[in-house]
Amino acid sequence: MPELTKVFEHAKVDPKWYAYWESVGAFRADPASDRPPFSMVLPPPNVTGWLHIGHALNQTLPDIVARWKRMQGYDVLWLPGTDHAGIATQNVVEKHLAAEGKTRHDLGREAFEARVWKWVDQSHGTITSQMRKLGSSVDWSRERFTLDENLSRAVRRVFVSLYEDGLIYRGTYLVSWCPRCRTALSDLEVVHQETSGHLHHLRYPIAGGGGSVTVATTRVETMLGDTAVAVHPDDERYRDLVGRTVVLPVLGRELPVIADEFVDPAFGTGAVKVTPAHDPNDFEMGQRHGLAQVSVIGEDGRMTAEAGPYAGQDRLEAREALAAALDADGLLAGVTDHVHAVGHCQRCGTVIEPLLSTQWFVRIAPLAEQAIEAVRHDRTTFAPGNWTRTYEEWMTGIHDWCISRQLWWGHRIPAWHCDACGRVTVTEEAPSTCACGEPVRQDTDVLDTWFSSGLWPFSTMGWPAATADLARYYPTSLLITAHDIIFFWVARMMMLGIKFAGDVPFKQVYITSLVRDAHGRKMSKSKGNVVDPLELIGEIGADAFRFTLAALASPGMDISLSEGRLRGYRQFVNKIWNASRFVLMNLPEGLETRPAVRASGELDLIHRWILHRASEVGRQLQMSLEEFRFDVAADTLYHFCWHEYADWYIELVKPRLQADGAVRDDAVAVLLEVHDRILRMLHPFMPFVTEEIWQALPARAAEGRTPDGAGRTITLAPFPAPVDAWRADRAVVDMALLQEIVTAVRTVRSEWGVAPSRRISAVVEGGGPPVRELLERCADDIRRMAGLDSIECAEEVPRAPDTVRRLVRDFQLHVPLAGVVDRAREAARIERDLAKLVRQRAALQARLENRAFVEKADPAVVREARQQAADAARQQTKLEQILLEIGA
RNA sequence: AGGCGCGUAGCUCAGUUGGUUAGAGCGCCUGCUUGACAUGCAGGAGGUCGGCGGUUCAAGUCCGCCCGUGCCUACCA
Repeated sequence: MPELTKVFEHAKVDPKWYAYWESVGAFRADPASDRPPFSMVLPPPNVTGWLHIGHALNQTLPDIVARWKRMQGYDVLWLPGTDHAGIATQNVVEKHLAAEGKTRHDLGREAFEARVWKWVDQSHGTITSQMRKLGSSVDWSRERFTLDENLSRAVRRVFVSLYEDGLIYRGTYLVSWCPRCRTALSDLEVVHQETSGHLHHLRYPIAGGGGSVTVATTRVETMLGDTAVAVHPDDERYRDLVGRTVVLPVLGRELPVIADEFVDPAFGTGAVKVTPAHDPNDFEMGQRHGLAQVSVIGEDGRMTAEAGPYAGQDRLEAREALAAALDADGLLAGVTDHVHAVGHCQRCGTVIEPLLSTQWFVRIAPLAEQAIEAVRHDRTTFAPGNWTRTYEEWMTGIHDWCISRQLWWGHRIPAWHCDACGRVTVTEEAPSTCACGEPVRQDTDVLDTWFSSGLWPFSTMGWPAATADLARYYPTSLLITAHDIIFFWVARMMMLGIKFAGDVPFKQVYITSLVRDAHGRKMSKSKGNVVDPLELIGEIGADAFRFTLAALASPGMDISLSEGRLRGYRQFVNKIWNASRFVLMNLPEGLETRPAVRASGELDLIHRWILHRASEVGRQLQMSLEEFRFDVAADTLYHFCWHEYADWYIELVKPRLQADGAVRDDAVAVLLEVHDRILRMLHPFMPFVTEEIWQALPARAAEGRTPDGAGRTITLAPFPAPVDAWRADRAVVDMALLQEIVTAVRTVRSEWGVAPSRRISAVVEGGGPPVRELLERCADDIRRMAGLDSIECAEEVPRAPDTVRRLVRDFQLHVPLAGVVDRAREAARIERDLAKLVRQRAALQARLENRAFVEKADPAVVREARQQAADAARQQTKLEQILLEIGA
């Protein structure tokens, strides 16, 4: 047996086992297997750097499931990979360039792409190494990257197919534009923030004299692009104005006054300036009324030539300047404070500008319809269930999806333009010429990253080819991901999976919470409260880190990474380690095979009890994991391992291990059996420490064979199922009594400050045959646990003044403590117990005297209350008797 | 403006279909070099379950309102 340190050294142990698992192919899925399949895809992390704590959660939870299912005998595919993350990665690399004083334009597209690839290599290396440290049991042989050749082919196939179905179109519409990234964005990539701004009230003179109309705007600079003023058709105030024109200040353009139901007469002045090229509502109004679209802000966020004297100015500078100029001309009727939601670029934070732009779009409604239906018919279910509604609501009100990005990093759009005839050719492979015979050039745009991520569950399995993996593992069994990407990712996978892979991408979706810091604040680099998972793993080990995440992962509750919990679970791992050391140190020499356990009925109470409990815990674990109650599962294990197995069973088994013959054989057999089960139950949560110990334990040859048959691993050992033959309800009852007696003695010792070295004795008075029998059988155990010289039973114990008496259920425990007992203090103690009992009894009495309770409550509940009232009455009598006999 | 959460011990969180005396970890107090573990052992203190009202024999749990707090969705100039 190797020398075992007192403290578990995760840094030495963990890497060894991960390398071993990989080398024996423990995580490899096998489409040829006759075991049932269970499949998941890993939400591919962005190659923008390294994994953060949220990723750690979203790997730990599925890893627990993957390891659990694998141990249950499933052929598990957990497919890993990374996402090229178009805009995010491009931004990261651009930042690096900026630090060198360069822009991507200085490099040119090709050199820039090469530079990004270099970064991707590095980031990918970091991420995969983090995953190994975390213990993620993914099938590395199937690792994918969204820009892989086959995944890119899938992207082209899907694009062409949607185009041919009329579900992708190109057109000039108002899109959300980031002037810093210089690209269009989808609605989802625009983050709205409440901002306090100003509402400027502007006077537009009525053409031909007769006063002015006042309109209000938060974006004064857009007035230069106004092409109308609108009022509500029923608005009496402006009835005469409709059809006339007003004069746009600064530029002098005449604008028609139109009537449109969109206008809210109650808001502002009831008259609204219309800027079709810079506002989504105005755009639509423009369409309805055939208004001109005048773009006054360009792609760089500066005013265009259409802005006249303001051309070339930054949009925000122009806003100030224009407001001042209008004010000087007496055309600013007033400025009021106004809080509104301003869109910002999700990736760089720049204020989004709605711009008129030619882009590619996905006509989303027909796809969404199918995706909604699938969830309505439970082909895919969400857990926790309330996310179903979030999904449906978003899906129902969905807008077309702008998928083209003016970036250099991503899947190039498979469309070729002909300058000669203007034709656009959309095909998977580059055409040599246009149909008209002239040369073509490929569209310079790339696709939204989520377009390729949306194909992830099937593109990674080889689609569009009909592979064995697709046939076996698609649809996947489960997806675990955080709620912040339900729309971005889950929804898109649903739509595209149904459309192209012929079925929903996953049968179940478990939505996790977000991880916050110890005080519930969102982690962010600017706040400086981001926690690097590697740092934590370095401190407490992957096992403790994972266990903490699992224990804190209560559904619907964001996770606060509390130091106390982290430390507590590190200590738990150490507890397991030391319990294991104990087991290993107490095994007979040369024991290589785990011996069989005799029939439970033939064993001592403690063995029967722990076998029963171990079986029950397996059952509870099973139920918790099936409901994704990782927290409950972790709690169950923690309590069982520490407060039942270690605190009681191990303590009780110690003397038996020093004995001979059958006593020792039973002790060894049961201890090993239970310890082995504990390791296997813990393994999905703490893979490393459990493997380390399991490998050192005597084994059964058939368990945990590696695929090549040469070695063993707990990763492939069977997950403990409940054992009916171990059921021992009576042992549970007896053990509870034993524990109560022991605790009562310990409490007395503590209350009276009896030194641990001082041996004392105890006598039980009353209690009847069952108690007497238990005491006889377990006298040694009780003595040992309570630090007693002797424990005896008697019908009647002579009263002695220096004896402390405690009520345990309905019998009395007498503990003679010569020289320490103070009668007054003891009497006070009994009085406290008595008072409490009287309160309880009164409450029970009151309930039972309530006729409504007796008549309406469940008879079992009434019976129980009666029983309790009777017990309380008996106990009260006895306590009163004790008090009387103390006579203090 | 809608939607979804959350509010339980000093801190971070559990609490199953309503049913005795509301649990855990950390922290705190007392005592312990008990040969697996001081990252330990034993004992203990600490909660009017955010507030008000309702349903019920019975409410931390169900319903309504309010307060506080977080998130998501949304084209109000």
